[in-house]
Amino acid sequence: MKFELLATDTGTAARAGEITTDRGTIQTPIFMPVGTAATVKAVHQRELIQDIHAQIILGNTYHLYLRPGLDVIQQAGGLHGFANWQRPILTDSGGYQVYSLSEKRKISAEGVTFQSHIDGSKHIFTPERVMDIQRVIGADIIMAFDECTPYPCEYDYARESMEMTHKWLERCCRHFDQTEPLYGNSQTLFPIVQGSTFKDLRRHSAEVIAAADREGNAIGGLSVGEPAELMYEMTELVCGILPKNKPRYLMGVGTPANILEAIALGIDMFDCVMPTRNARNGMLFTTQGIINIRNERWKNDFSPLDETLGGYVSTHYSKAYLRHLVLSNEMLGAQIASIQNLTLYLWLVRKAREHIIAGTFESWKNSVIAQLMRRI
RNA sequence: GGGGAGAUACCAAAGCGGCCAACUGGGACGGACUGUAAAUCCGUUGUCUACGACUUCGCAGGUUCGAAUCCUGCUCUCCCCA
Repeated sequence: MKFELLATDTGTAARAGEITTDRGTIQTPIFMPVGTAATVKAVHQRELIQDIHAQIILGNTYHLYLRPGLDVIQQAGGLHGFANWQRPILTDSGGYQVYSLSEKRKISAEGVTFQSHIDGSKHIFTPERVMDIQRVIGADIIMAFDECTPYPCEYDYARESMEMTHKWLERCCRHFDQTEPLYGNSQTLFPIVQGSTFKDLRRHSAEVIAAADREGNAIGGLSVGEPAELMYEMTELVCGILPKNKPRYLMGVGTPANILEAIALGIDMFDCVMPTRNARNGMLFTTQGIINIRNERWKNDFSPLDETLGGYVSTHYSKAYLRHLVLSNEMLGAQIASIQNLTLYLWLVRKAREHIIAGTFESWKNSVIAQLMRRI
């Protein structure tokens, strides 16, 4: 993997760059649609490419390991072969499931024992095992095994968890460096900064992660319920420490506003389930603001979903029609809404990039946030 | 013609003397959702001068301290046999 910094903003810490992988280039800042179970829910790949302009998508180690299982994925030639998706993929390590499935797992220094949410069977995830699994999945960028701490979090817990994550990182790096990709394309490992919302922990963690000297770095443990201001504060602090010449990935973020603010702080990569999950639950992100398409006020509104955004779905379908589909629980409703939201998210980072290069990012950001986050 | 069952809020459907303004679904109307256990979850859903009051369980009477629940009549619906 190679990262090239093409432009830096003057008023903010925003940057525009390009990540080159064996499977193609990624223009940053970038939003990566989440495809946990080898699918970006409700969205065809043709739509991801032609309508949404996705450049890289996510997969999830834990979920893919449980189902379909490593044997199937390996027989298929990795996740790219299995899903027949030829652009870059990033896999999360299962560190988020340590947080989200906290009732179904036990943490020890060695690793994490999960009880499958599917059939109750027990599975042990160690840093080494997680590297092996991600070798089998074959993503272009893979993540270190960490614990995503909850919010709020006791200081002592956050410190011990962070130290454990750092030890796990050493083991991840060692094992990663001792193993080879299985399918020819190279893989790169991103370590993850933790430390909850404590400045000293975040500072220390950022230094440790920077010293690991991998090709890119991630910030985890944010957007788990803390106030946005705290999230920005931690992001700013960490970005000040992580090297400038490597991509920075803020995991799990966020709303359009969150993304623009984090870009301003120097983040290059994002992923979030919000555009897809909220789409399935009737929330639409548009260039004019946020819509709850189930609301009665759209009943007779036959205007296009989002004329300004453009694209097939946004101009072809009306609000009243989508409302009908969503209220009727028709599958097409989830498809249309998901495409609309992802198109908006990719439009957002593309615009951000243009403005960074043009030197107009900060004023554009400040003018567009209120409109994008407005409830209509 | 003979015999039987039933009518409850927008719909379906519990309740069978006080714990009932009435279980539970659905629908409707709101809200939540941030490295996906999520096409999920949570509210509200008789009226009002709203931590209290008032009018509701086919219609009209009656019994009772008290009725959606018991009795009488009426109206309507459904099923079975001729």
